[in-house]
Amino acid sequence: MGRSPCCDKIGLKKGPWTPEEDNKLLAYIEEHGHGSWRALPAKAGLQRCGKSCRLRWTNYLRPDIKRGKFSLQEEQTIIQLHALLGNRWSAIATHLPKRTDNEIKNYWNTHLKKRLAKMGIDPVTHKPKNDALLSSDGHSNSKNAANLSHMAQWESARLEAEARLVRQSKLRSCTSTSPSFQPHSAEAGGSTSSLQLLKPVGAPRCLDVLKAWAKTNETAAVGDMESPTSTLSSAAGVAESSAAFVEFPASDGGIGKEDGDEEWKNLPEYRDGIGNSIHFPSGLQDTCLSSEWASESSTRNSVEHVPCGNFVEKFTDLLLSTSSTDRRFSDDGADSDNGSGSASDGGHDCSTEDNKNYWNSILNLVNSSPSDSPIF
DNA sequence: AAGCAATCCAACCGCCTGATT
DNA sequence: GAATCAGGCGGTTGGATTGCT
Repeated sequence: MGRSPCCDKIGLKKGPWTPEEDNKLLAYIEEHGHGSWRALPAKAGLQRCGKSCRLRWTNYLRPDIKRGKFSLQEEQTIIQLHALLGNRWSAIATHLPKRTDNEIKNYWNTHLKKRLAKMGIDPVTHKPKNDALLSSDGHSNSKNAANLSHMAQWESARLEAEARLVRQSKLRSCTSTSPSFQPHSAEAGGSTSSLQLLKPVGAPRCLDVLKAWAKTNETAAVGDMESPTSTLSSAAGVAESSAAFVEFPASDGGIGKEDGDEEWKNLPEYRDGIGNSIHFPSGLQDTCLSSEWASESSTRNSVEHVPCGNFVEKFTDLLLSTSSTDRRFSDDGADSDNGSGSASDGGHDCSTEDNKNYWNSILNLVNSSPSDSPIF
C-alpha cells in the first residue's frame, strides 16, 4: 500500500539554519537539483527533514530571490492582489517577481495590515471599519461585504479551475521536460508553476477571465451587467467597482519613490470613532457613498446578478493614494497633516476612463509579472 | 545602562490535494 | 478503493532585534 516511508523525523535538526547547512544545501542543489526533497537531506548530508530543506531553499537560498525593502510598486501590487485574492500568498507571489509567498505574507502581516488598520480599513474584508464616515447609507456596507464575499467565492472557483488546467498542462508537458534540476520552477508555489506551464499553450487561462472583465468593463455601461453566470457578473462588477482606481503612481516615476510613506500625510483627514485621525483620499470620501449600491438594493436577492458595488474601487483607490503618499504615517503613527491634502486635492471621479486605467493596470500586472519573472 | 515592550521574520506546524502503490 | 507519500499552502510561533522609558 502506498509508498514506502523514506524519512523519519528522529534526530532531525530544527531551528535556524547555520551557514554550513546553507552551503551544503546550496552545493547539493546546484550540482544535482533538488529532486526529491524527502531524499535530499540524506544525500546532501543534512540532518534536516526534506520539508525544512525545501522551505529554506524556497524562501532564502534560491538565487533569484530579491530581499530587502519592498518597493512602492510592490506594495501596491500586494494590496491590489490581496483585495482580489485574499490570503492566497502563493498566488500573489506569482505576480511579484523575486518575492516569496512567505516574505509577502510577513510583509502584509507586519506592515500593510497595520497600515490598513490605522486607516480604519479592515484588512480582512477590505471594508472601512467606520461606516458612518464613509457612507450615508447604512445598508450599503453590508452590501459591500456581500459583494466582496461573492468575489472571494468567485476567485476560489477560478483558482480551482486554474489548478485543474495546470494539472492537465503538466501531464502534457512532463514528457518533454526534465524532472531534474529546475532552479526557477515552481518555487513560488503552485500558481507560479501553473502560469509557467500554461505558457506554451497560450496565455494563462486565469487571465482570460480578467481580460473578459476588462473587455466587459470597456463595453458595458456603468451599472449592472448581465452575464450568464453569477461569477462572471460578479467579476464584471469587480472591474466596474474599480472605476476610481488611479494609475500606479510609480509607473510615472513621480511618486513611485522608495519612501512613499511620506505621502500618506497628504490626505484628507477624518476622525474615527475613538478620535484617531484617519486619512482618506478624496475619491473615497466623495464617491464611496454608495449611490450605486443603494440604488441596487431592490435587486439584492438575485445571486445570478450581483451588482457589485464600488467598494473595491474605493478601497484600492484609498490604498493607492495612501501607500504612495506617506510612509511616515505608518512609521510613527503621526497623522498631523494640517489639512495639507484637502478633499479636493487629488480627488478621483468615478469615470469610465479611470476604470479602464485601473483595470488595465491590473491586467498588465498579472500578464507581465509571471512571464517576466525569473522565478519561472 | 538596564529593563521592558514592541516589532520583525525565519522557520515550523497542520492541513490539504494529487500521485503512487 | 484504500492507504500512504510528496509537495504545497497558509497560519502561527518564538528568537532576535529595535525602540522606548
